[in-house]
Parts: sequence; structure tokens; C-alpha cells
Amino acid sequence: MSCRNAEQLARALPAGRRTRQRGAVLHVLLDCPDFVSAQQLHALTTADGIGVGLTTVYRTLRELEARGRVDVVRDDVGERLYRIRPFGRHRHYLVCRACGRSRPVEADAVEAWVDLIGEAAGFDAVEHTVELTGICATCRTDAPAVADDGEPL
Amino acid sequence: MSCRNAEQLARALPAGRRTRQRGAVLHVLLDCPDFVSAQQLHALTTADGIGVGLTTVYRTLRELEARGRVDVVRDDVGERLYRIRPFGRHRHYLVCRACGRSRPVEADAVEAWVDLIGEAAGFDAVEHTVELTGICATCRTDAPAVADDGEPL
DNA sequence: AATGGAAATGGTATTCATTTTCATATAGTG
DNA sequence: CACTATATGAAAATGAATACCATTTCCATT
Ligand SMILES: [Zn+2]
Ligand SMILES: [Zn+2]
Ligand SMILES: [Zn+2]
Ligand SMILES: [Zn+2]
Repeated sequence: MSCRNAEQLARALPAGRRTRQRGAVLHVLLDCPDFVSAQQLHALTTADGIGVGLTTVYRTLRELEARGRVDVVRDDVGERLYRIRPFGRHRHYLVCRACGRSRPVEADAVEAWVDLIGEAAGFDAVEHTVELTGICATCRTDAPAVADDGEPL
Repeated sequence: MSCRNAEQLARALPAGRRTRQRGAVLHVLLDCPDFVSAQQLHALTTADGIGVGLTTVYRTLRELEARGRVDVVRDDVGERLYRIRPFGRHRHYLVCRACGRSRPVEADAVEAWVDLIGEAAGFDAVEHTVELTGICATCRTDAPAVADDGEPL
């Protein structure tokens, strides 16, 4: 596997200690253009020969999530999928249900809306989850255009 | 348990067959002002003496979800929580992480945003999940105002 | 370089929501 | 009433995520 910008980001992640395992998870994560599950990460590190325990993978991801270095979505089964957060600010994604490819979307409008709603309701520490899924143009033309069930949410 | 408007909505739910069990689940659901889990529903119907199998509860909920008669959120553990959808249109909620109470929020802005994003990206059948959590005014004054971890998403 | 204690690791066992299976019961029609 | 597609539900399976805990490793200090 090739390394793109591991050094920069690895240095930008002031977690607890610098261990071989955390490095491995980060390394793999940095080379994943799309969302991956904990299990996939575990398999990938193993394939790399670095071998990180499943427990540690979960722990590292939770750590990263708490520090806001990854974005998290859930697939249709409820499984958590992780992706390195490109910049300081968090992002929201539009994920294709057919091929799984995702693209970040411009969500300033939503961020503003969230602040407004929270304030209006008198809530503190408001957090939000926003997920978009659909069928991308490529998959629509490839596949028989069946929406599986067709019920738009 | 008292029944509020079971008749109206029960008639408004053109599922497959009209069975005692589906009626029971609906009945309980209609009397739940806040989100409940499948397990809770199962317990409630049992407490009512109506006794609906857990399998059937799950099946009924999936049915209701497919027909858009319930809104669904996930708690922090990933567990699904259901709530009868007040009107035809789906709603989004602001849920208190401390007491669990929820209130629907005005989300037209988000609905419009979703349409825009989906169209711009050339995606079909775009679905969305929007969840807001926070600490309500009541819980803030009651509890030691600790944000648990304090990291706003 | 040696040390010591706190932090991190990871194999295994466990939890627990949700799904599958499949034998039985029932709604609804004629 | 008989008949059949449909629904039910107990039990078993699934699988992500967590708990446990003995062992290892980082790293500030001597
Ligand atoms: Zn696609
Ligand atoms: Zn956001
Ligand atoms: Zn509250
Ligand atoms: Zn919506």
C-alpha cells in the first residue's frame, strides 16, 4: 500500500501515545478514499502485516471520533463507517447505495439551521447527524434503474 | 392504558391483514408520546396482556417504516427508536440526551437543501437522515451542567 | 542505559439488538 | 365450512460492539 500524506496528518493527531498500532490504523485510514468499517480496517492492517487487534481498532476509531478527526456514517445495517475528516471542520456526505462511493456536500445551510433550532429550543451542547444516500448517475445507467423498493424516505 | 385516536389511524394504515397483534402494536405506539424501542414495545404489549411476539413487533415496525407511518432515530448505541408520524410528512426531532424527551422541529429548510444537493449531484432516490440531540433546559438546571465530554460534534 | 508505573494492546468471552427459520395458527374469501 | 395465502412466534442464528484482564509497551525520570 502506498502512503499519501500520513506524516502530516499523523503529526496532526495528538492522541495519547504514539504506538505502532495507532499508526497502522491511521495509515490505512489515510489511504481509504471512502468510508470503511472497523472490521475492514482490521482486515486491512492484518493484510499489511502490521496486525492490529480488533479491540484496538475499535478503540482507536472511538478516539478519533471523539477528537473529531473522522466523520462517521451508518450503513443500512447500522454498521459504523469511518472516514478521515479532510479539514478541521466536519463534513456531510452523499453516499451511493449501490456502489458505496461517497462525496462530501456543501452543508453550511444545515449547520446554520442546527444552531438556530438548538438555540430556539433552549438546548445545550446540540449535536447533529446528517446523512444522505441515493443512487449515483453511474449506477442508475448501469443497473436496471430499480429503486429496490422505491419508497423515497 | 388509554386509547387516544387509535381508530382513526388504525384505519389509516392499509397494511396486509388486520390482526390482533398488529392492532396491539399500533395501539401502544399511539399512546407513546416519545420514541420507543422494539423491545420496549414488546414489553408494553405484554404488560397489556395482549402479548405480541418480539418477531412480530419487529416485522410490524419494519412495515410501518416502509409505509412511512413512523419516524425512526437511533440512540447512541445504535438501537432503533420509533415514533408514530404525526402527519403525512415525515418529521425530524431534537432529542435530549439526558431525559430522552423529544420534540419535533421545523425542518423545511433541510428538506429543501436535500433536494437541492441530490439534484446537483445527479443522484436519484435520495434519502436522508437528520438527527439532533442536546441537553434540554430542564436537564441543564437539574444536572451538574457537565457536557460529559464537551466535544460538540 | 535502567527503571517503574501508567497507558495501551489484544485474545477471548459476553452482550444484546435484530434477523432467520420453520412449524403452526389464523384471516379472509367464496 | 373448507381452503389458502398470509401472519405469528419460539427458538436459534447472526454479528457488531464491548467487557475482561493478563501481558506488553511507551516514556518521563533517575
Ligand atoms: Zn453508485
Ligand atoms: Zn454538520
Ligand atoms: Zn432533558
Ligand atoms: Zn426530512
